[in-house]
Amino acid sequence: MPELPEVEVVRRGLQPAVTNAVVTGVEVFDERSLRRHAPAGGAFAEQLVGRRILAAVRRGKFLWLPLESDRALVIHLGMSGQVLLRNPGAADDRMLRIRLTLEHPSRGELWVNFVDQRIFGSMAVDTMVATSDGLPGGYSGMATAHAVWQDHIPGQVAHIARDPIDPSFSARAFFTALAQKKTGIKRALLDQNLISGIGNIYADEALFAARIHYEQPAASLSRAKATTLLAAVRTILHRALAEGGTSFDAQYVNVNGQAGYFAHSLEAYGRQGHPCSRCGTLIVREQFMNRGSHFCPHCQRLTRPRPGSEGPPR
DNA sequence: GAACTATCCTGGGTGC
DNA sequence: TGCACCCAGGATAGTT
Repeated sequence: MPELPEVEVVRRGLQPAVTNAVVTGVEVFDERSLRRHAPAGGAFAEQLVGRRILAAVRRGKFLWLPLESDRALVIHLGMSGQVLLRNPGAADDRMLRIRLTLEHPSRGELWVNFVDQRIFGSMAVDTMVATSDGLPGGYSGMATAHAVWQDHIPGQVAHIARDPIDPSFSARAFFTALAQKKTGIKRALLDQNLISGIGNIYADEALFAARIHYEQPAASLSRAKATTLLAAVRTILHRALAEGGTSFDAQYVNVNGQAGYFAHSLEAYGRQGHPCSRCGTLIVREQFMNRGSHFCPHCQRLTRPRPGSEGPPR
């Protein structure tokens, strides 16, 4: 399931291939993959053909390609989306939903195939808006030359919080928001308006690393515990990124169709019935938010705040 | 307004 | 072998 590390791997693969390339063709094989495209802004293909792509940018699980206009091609992989680079004439990938044909100044013609089994992902062309804080809209890997697109963000992504490996991410703002959440900590981690890029897998892994029960009320965490959790989130995301992301099956691959290796490093997710690496207690899987939650019932205990100790982290 | 739930969607796995 | 059913989960609209 593509979460932040998997999307970043895709972004890194796309960047050299699409930057400065011009879109010369668009083929939509399944209109459902345009669910997030607002037709009022114009037909999908019409807004792309003839436009030059300026970069590949990511915030959380959203990826976008700023165009030489006031718009961007927004890509969300959903659960099973893949962006694959192919040579023109290559056999169609299974579940191919959309194909872009690009002309790159040095690489020549190239196909960008959007493949999606479950059609939870999408492509859309959206208008760019200025970021509310004036800071870069997302991570592009380009720290130097300032361009207009850098402090802009697609309108449909503007409500998404910054992700924890974004240099502009504010830990203080995150702790403050957490302290006001009456919900469980895992639900808070999955709330993309609070902190982005974390999905079910990395939420379980971070909570395991920080020894926090998934239903622990977010507001009950001390500042020290919240700091530990944020550090665990960052460590796990960086490790997953270094290992090319998490692949269980063919549902996640990079732009060249290669799988990541982080699935071998998982300590909690998908390990129900296996012993905890710390204490040997069997990892448990419980139903949570229409999905699974994996944890060690010994290391990750639900604790009640002591009288007088509850309240926002200080 | 916040918290929570249902819905979208389909290939693969399992059981009969 | 073939069929029916269940499972996975990100984003968001709808409900409480």
